Formats: sequence, C-alpha cells, structure tokens
Amino acid sequence: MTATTKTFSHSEPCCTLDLTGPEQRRLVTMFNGLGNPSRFEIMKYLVTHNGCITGEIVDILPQAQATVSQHLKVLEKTGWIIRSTKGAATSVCLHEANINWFKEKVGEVF
Amino acid sequence: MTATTKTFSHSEPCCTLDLTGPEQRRLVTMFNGLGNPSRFEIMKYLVTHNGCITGEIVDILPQAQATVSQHLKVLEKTGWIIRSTKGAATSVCLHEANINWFKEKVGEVF
DNA sequence: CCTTATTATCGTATATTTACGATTATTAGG
DNA sequence: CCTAATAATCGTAAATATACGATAATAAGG
Repeated sequence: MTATTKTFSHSEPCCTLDLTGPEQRRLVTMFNGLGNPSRFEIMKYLVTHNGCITGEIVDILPQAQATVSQHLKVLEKTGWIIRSTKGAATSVCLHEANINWFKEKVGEVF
Repeated sequence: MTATTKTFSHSEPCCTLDLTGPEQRRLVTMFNGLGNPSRFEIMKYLVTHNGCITGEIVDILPQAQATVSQHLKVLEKTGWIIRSTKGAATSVCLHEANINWFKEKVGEVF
C-alpha cells in the first residue's frame, strides 16, 4: 500500500449500501408489501389500533372481506404484521421488530 | 378544558402518522416503485454511479434494454430518479430531494 | 445526408395482482 | 350437537406488471 491519498473522479456515495442476497430481497419484499393503498391504510390503522381484530379492519376498508383477508396475508408474508388467533377472531399486530429493521435499513440506504 | 389528566385504555401510537390524501399516495407510490428487485438494483448501482448513462445500467442488469428502460421509467414516475438528455445518451441521477422526503416520512411513520 | 450510438416506444405474450362471491374451516355459546 | 360469529380459502375474472424482440426517435460525427 502506498502513502498517497486516494482521489475519486465521481461523486462519493452517500452511504455504504452493503445490502446483498437475502437481506436485500427481504427489504425489497417489504417495499412491495406496502406499495398498495389498501395495505398502507391497514398499517396506518394499526398504528392507533394495534392488536385489533380482522373484522374491525374489514369495516374501515371499502373492500370485501375476502380481499382484506388477502391483503392481511400479504402484510404478514412481507413481514409487516403478526396475526394470532383470538377465539374465533384473529388479532392483528404490527411486527415491530421488522418495522424497526426496515426503518433502520432505509435510514442507511441511499 | 378540564384539568384532569387523560388516560387511554389502548396502547399509545408510536407516532402521529398524520399522512393523508396526495402525500399518502405519493409515499405508497414510492414504496411500490422500489418493490421490485431490478429497480432496487438500479438504485443501488446509482449510489456509487450517480449520473451514469442508461447504457451502463443496461450492462449491469441481466435484462433486455427495453425492460431496463421500462424500469427506469417507473423509477422516474415514482420519484426515485431524474433523467436528463446528455447528447444521444441519457444521464440518470438519484432524486435526492424525494429520497430524503421518503426517508423522513418513513422515519416518522409506524 | 448517411451512419453509428443511444435510448425510447410499440406490440405482444405471460405472469402476477387485485377483487369478488361462495364456500369452508374454526371457535364460542347455548 | 346446533347455531352464530369470525375469518380463511377457493375459484375466477379483470387489471396490471414484467419481459422480450422489433422498430422508431434523437443526437453526434464524418
């Protein structure tokens, strides 16, 4: 290694952005999960109604129960929520760990 | 207004999340824009090659030129990049203002 | 002008997403 | 057990996204 100082002719990156493989796919998946108005609305509702049951979410959305159920499935699969059986109903919670991970990564990236 | 202290029986929201209308749609649109592996890869490349020309991006992606062009169009439409004619070529830059706005909103939300 | 380089757009095929009604589990209460 | 309440799944239709090759548009150089 020489003692000369390195110089760059292009603009420096604003961050390292060392995401690869599974981590990168996971991040893209989370982006995709929230890239839908209905699903965003669900997340927004959960901020003030964390742990509510599915039926409550169905009531506040203008779509059929089956459609909302599908959206919830996507939100679960992409890591935004956790669902747990609560008698005959299902309780829906924000997946705080994943959400924090997402926010962290977005903060680092770009 | 009374002097009594308000109490809540449900868990407090972690933030205000006062997004609505156009702002909310814009955020969802940006989520959607990055919710694709190829488009994420382009953004990642731009971090270290900001201002590069389209052909360079075509070269590093495993897809046809037409496909990459479409992805660039989406990234532009959803506010992630800016394109500007550079002779016969097109220079691609990160839309820093929008990116910062996005990061800010994601930081506030959820 | 003609050619080359570069990128966008067109037309199209395939896959995925989104939405719905209908049906099927699952749980709780009587 | 039967019924009601709740939510998931099925089957399917329509819309959107993704990908490609072919073609068109644009700019620069000779």
